[in-house]
Amino acid sequence: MPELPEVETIARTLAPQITGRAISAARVLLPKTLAAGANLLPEAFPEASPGPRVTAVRRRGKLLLIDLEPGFILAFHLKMTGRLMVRDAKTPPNTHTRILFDLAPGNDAKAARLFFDDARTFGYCRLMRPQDFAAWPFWTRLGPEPLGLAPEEFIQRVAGRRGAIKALLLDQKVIAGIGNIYADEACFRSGVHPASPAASLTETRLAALLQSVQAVLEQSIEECGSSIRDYRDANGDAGAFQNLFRVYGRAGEACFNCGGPLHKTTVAGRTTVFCPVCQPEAVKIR
DNA sequence: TCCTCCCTGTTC
DNA sequence: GAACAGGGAGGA
Repeated sequence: MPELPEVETIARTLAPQITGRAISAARVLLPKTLAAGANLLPEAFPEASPGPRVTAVRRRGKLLLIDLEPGFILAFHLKMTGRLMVRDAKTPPNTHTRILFDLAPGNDAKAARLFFDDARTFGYCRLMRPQDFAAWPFWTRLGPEPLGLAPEEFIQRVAGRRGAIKALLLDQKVIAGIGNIYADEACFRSGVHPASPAASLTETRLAALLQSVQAVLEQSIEECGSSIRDYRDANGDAGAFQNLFRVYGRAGEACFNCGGPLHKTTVAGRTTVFCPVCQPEAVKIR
C-alpha cells in the first residue's frame, strides 16, 4: 500500500528512466483506470507523432506525477496495489496491467514500456491539462507535506478537533501522504494513543507526534519504503522498512519497549495496532 | 464525524 | 469459502 515513502521511492527510481523521453503511445486495458473526465488520450498522444516528452517525475502526498511537454500531466494514485514499472519494450501486458505506455528510444536508451499494473483496480490515472489539474478538487484540498511542516502549522490544523488523532493523520486534507502503516508507527513512537481525540492532546504532545511522523517517513525513505505484499519500486525492487515496524502487523506480539502484548483495535475504519501501556489513552476533554 | 462501498489476491 | 487488506468518495 504505497504511502509517502513508497511513492517517493517510485518517483526517484522512475525519474532517471523516463525523464527526457517521449511517450509514443498509451494503451488502456481497463477503461475505468483512466479516470473519466480526465481522458485526453487522442490529444496527448496523436497518431504519427513522436509523442509528448517527460519533463519531470514528482510526488505530492501519495500522488505520483509525470509532467509532459507539450502541456499535460499524468497523475497516478496507486491506492493499495498499484505499481509503476519500466520494462523491456517487448514485454507483453500481464493480467494486472491496466495502462501501458510506449517509451520511444532516447539518446542512449532503447525503446521501453512503462507499466501501470494494479491487481485490485482501486488505483487510477488522470491525464489532464495543467490548468485542469490545478483545479482538480483532490489536488486543491490536499493538505501540506509532512516533511518540513512547521509544528505550529500542524498544531493549528488539528488543535481542538474532536476526531481521533489517527483519523486526522490519515485525512489527506489535514496532512498529505500518511497511510495506515506510518500513522500507527508514528503514534507508537511518540507514545500517543491513536484513538485520542486531537483536542485531548497538548501542543507538546502534538509537536512530538509530528516529529515522529517526520522521523518514520524519513527513515522509511532511506530504506526505500516498506514492502508488504505488493509494493515494489520502478525497478521492481522491494523496500526494507517493514523490518523496522514496531507495531504495524504485530498485534499480540510483545511491545519492543515494555514487553507487554500489543493490542488491536479499529480507528477510522482501519486496523490499528498499539501498546496500551506505552500509548495510554489521553484524558478526555468535554 | 462516522460508516459503507469498491475490488481481488492471499491466508486461514 | 470466509475473512482480511485499505484510500478515498459519498451518504447518513
